[in-house]
Amino acid sequence: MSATRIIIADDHPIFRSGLKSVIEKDPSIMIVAEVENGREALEKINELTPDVAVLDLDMPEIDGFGVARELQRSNLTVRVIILTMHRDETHFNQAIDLGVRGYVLKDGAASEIVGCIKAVAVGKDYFSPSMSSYLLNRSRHSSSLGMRAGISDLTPAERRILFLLSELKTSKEIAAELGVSPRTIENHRANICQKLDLQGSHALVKFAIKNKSEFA
Amino acid sequence: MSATRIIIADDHPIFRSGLKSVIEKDPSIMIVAEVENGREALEKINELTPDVAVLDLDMPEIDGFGVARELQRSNLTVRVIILTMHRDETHFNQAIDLGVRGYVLKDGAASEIVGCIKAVAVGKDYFSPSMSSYLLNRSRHSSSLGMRAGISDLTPAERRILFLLSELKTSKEIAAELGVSPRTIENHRANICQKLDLQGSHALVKFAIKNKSEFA
DNA sequence: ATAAAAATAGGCATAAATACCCAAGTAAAT
DNA sequence: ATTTACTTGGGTATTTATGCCTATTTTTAT
Repeated sequence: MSATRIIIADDHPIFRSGLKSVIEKDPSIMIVAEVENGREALEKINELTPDVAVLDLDMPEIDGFGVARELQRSNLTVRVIILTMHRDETHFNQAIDLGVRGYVLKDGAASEIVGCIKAVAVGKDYFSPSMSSYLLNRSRHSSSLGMRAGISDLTPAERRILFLLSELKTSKEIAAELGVSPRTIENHRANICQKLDLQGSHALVKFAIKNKSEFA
Repeated sequence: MSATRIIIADDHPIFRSGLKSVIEKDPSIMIVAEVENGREALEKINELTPDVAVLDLDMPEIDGFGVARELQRSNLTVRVIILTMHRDETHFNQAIDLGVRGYVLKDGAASEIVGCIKAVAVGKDYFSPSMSSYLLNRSRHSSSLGMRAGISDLTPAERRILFLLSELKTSKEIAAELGVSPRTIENHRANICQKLDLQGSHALVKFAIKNKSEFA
């Protein structure tokens, strides 16, 4: 059996060379290209049709999600692995929704990414152990009756306000920035609180700060 | 001239092996140890007395700052380089205050860390270009007459309250936790606001969140 | 075309944070 | 011993955020 042909996309040169040296120890995997942004990744994938693409999420020009989205639309058969620092549920869920076959945390053992590539190459899925609990949440999410809302249930305006709140702006400031009445902002805040089941003093600001990374 | 002897401390295996492969290309540098937490770093530095220590900031057990602090207290001559993702002024300033000789961002070019090690080895300082603007701020800071008060001017009680505020607790909650009257907390807050020249809605909470890392 | 969802705005109440003021007891410094 | 700094507590007022309503306009979907 011939080696698995993969492409690596990550904008950190040092990390990339670490990844390379770790992967190259395994003779069953062959790195056919190494790029530092999403645009180059798409170009090389089109040109070289690798079996697997290992993508960072935070990349210039087009991020890992953007690449995965493009690949999903195309009729290419490349399997996508996300290799990232983001351990939060939102990023993970978004990745799954984009059809990725692997999700590995950057701070994991070196052997983990190699194991993931091998698994994905033979058609299996592979997710970092610390992410597996989110898989449970996903299935429960759609099946349970309680179905408490999440950030994804917010409207665009609500999300914009949540973002501005995470920057510690007041309703008045946000209203001025968006050119609407402060009362509008306050109503949006109230609606968000209801949707997210938040209550208590400054609960929304607290939420905005804690979950900043999920909508920034 | 003999090679520069260095130790590397970083908890990300893949990144560490990238760093290793990049550095090993330069024959004038020799990696004498490679560890994955601060405690091990201190042990190995004591044992092997390397010329330079390349430290990540986010590490288990003892972080990079903790290691730098210990080294500053000791009579060891090892020169410290911080290699981190944190590009904010607070982390940078804290590093400088701990006497580090180099501060390099992880997302920089691979050659940057090598250049930094070489510079520091011969007694020079080396800071990532994007950090250099903060150096200007520092010198202006200490020379200006205005000399507005900082966190260091706060009393123990005030600092404790600031810390609890950064965890988004209300005055009432803090009062309950410390077993005093809510009015006491409110007065402390007012005093802190005056000392730090803070004004406006929830200014103190905003400050507490933004500067959390400085007193956490 | 009609129904549903989203964005807009207001009234009214309570809780919390800021912004001033003042004072008493304690601890540390000299 | 006396000043100084710190901690503690209170009074009062304003601004901001939450909680719970109603209501109009605009956009979206079917």
